[in-house]
Amino acid sequence: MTYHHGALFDSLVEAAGELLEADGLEALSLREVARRAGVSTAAPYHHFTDKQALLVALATDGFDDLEAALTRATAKVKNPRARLQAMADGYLRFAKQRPALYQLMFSPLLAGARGAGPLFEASQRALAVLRGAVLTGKPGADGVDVLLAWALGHGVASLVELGLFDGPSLGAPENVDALVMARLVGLLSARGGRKPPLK
Amino acid sequence: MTYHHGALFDSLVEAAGELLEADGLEALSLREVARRAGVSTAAPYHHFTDKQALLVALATDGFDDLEAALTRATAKVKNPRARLQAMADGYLRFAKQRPALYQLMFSPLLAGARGAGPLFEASQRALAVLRGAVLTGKPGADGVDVLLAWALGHGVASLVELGLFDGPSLGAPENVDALVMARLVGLLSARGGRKPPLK
DNA sequence: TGTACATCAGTGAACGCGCGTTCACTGATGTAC
DNA sequence: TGTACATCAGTGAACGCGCGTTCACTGATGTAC
Repeated sequence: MTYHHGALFDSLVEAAGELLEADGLEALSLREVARRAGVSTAAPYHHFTDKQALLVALATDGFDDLEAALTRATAKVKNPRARLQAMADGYLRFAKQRPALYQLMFSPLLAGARGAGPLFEASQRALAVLRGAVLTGKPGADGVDVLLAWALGHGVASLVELGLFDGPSLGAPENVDALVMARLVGLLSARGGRKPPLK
Repeated sequence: MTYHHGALFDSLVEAAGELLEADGLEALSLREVARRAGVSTAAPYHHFTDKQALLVALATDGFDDLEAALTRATAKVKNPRARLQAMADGYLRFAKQRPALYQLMFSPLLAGARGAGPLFEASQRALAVLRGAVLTGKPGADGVDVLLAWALGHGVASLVELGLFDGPSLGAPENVDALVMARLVGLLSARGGRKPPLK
């Protein structure tokens, strides 16, 4: 171990990511991140102005990862409806694999950093992938459909993580989340161009 | 002010609710709740085993209020589709009027208390109102539709609160949230019984 | 190639803080007789 | 109706804790000449 670490910025973000999934967002402290990175508790301040800046960097990486995951999930899928489905699956898979990171990405703790800067841009890039799949998923789709799909994905991911999709509450089988997303895909796909029948 | 307060339990929950909306969930401390209730910092421990118990009581009240709000919003609406729409409006209105309470109700902080007990029961009662509107909203609706509606409402409420529905991200106008929910109502209503056309 | 020196990224100790919770206590309430 | 006493719901002081952040510092790096 040298006196000068050399790549402490990245090491801190990485350590933070590990602690985040291990102990949860509430328990994440800058001091413990420093400890895990093997560095004094003051060292992070040479790379981040404060704790929130670290969280922002971590969430930014998270959105980059989400973008990559969504891109990967849909890359080879040509059929529009199947691509929508692949996107939905990819989104939920990401949220389930890294629940604490996902929670951070959408945490009120990041208020203020969300409107502009790297975090904003990374989130826009991820959203753009989703938008692409929805808009090309069906002619006639618009921005409202994009937001609907995003909100549903986010809602399902959140409720599943809270355990609110479990249990006999609705007599529903396992993997209800997948059923819900599949139904969305069905609804969106069925709608193409045509107006819904009048009452 | 008497030595014996008399109704400290309720006063504490009320004080907590006020502080919650004023300062946010992160800033809510048991000590400050006691201060606002005009009582020593040790007093709450005669009524709650610990801080989480207070949060649970507060969230339970929140679900009761949500149940009441949803019931009120849909009570006089006979037309199934209009009732769905009224339910969606009522849900979003609740989340917007008391954002911090809504956040608490769906916070990971309550993990462990969600599976059973008063909090569980209150949340089930609120969900039952929503379920009723969805199931009777259209013949052919099932539990998956219920969860879909709930998840979408929750997702929209969450993203709106985070400011993620603002801005020119999608070139969408104001009140995008209402547009999204209206589209859901249209999609659900259009679906009744019939299967979506095959690809 | 060697040396002086500015710059940078670490250290370790300390600051003040507010928190959740516990403790021994005391004043008020209400019940038994 | 009056009194003894158990119970209950408060008080105030203190505990230990980990946190975010700052400070003066020092060792390492790299550049100018």
